Amino acid sequence: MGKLTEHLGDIGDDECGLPRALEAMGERWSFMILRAAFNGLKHFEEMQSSLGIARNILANRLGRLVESEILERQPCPDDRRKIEYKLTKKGESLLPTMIALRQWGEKWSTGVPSNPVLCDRRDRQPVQTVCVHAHDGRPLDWHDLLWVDQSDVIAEAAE
Amino acid sequence: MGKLTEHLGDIGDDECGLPRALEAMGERWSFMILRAAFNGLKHFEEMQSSLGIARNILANRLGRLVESEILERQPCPDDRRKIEYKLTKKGESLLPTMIALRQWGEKWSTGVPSNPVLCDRRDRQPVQTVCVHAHDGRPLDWHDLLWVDQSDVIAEAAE
DNA sequence: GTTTTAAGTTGCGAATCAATACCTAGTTGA
DNA sequence: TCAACTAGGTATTGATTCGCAACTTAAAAC
Repeated sequence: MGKLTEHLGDIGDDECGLPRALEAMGERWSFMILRAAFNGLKHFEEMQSSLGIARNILANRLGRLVESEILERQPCPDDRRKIEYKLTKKGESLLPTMIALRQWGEKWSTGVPSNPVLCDRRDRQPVQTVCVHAHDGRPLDWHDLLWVDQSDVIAEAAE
Repeated sequence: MGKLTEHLGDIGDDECGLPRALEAMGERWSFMILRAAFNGLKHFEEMQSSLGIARNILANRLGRLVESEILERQPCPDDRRKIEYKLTKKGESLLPTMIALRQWGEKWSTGVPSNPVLCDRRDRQPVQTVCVHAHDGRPLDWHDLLWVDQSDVIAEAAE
């Protein structure tokens, strides 16, 4: 049997995806710009006035988000002054992170139960609180987690 | 019937939990320090040497995380030089956000399939990729989402 | 009672952020 | 057609923040 990491303590920190994610999304305003994109804002001026961010900073962040392939930059054919920034698949796949962060902010902020509510378009019922699920669907908590070496996962799956 | 927000475009931005979340967690190093806490690191020197962060920055961030009630600061009774920083419930509830961000970073980073793997302690099987679920458990995507006014949610639930 | 350790604080130069003025190509309207 | 305006930036400058290194203070350890 291979090496097992029994406690969360000694995770392989350099192979952790978090630093990489933060390289792309960790600067100030990046998440707010992402939210704007999820909310359907596509243009520089739209985002600038909606977020109240300085123009140079917005230009810088949009550049970095494009560089990271989170947004795609395409000139509008109908008005060649305009640029459309749209989410790539990579950008769209930040949705769970963003919703989780939002839900956390809502849950722990004072008072009001937050309106409007994020719902499933199909039946207009509120979505679940984002959480970590086991492969069989059980919701998991910090204390339920464990780091296991790749080889051991494969071994156990085969057994 | 009350007001319905048909598209994601015009969300009530000020009541959005994201800015609040970012106020607590948006600064450089905050997520890395949180990860360290999830990984079982409890002391200043531990975190400093593990993260390679400057001491004054670490002191500042720990202070802010304590102020935000994400970490709790308690002097160790056995060694009165030492301070223990531990996750509060509020801090622990950032787990889904952190895992989601990590998984995103892993998924979109070049090459290696990431080792070790985060697993359920019970059966040592890898956890699912964090995603947004409908109330009935279906996984949802950006295009499946809709903002609905509180009053309409209640109305429809009753029907 | 000297040395080490833990958890900071201080001072200072470098990098980043933010406000605002400016620029350029493209569009509109009289 | 040409003057005014718009979209999406860049340039300049001052305010913040970061990050390194040295220092401090209180409590162990030897």
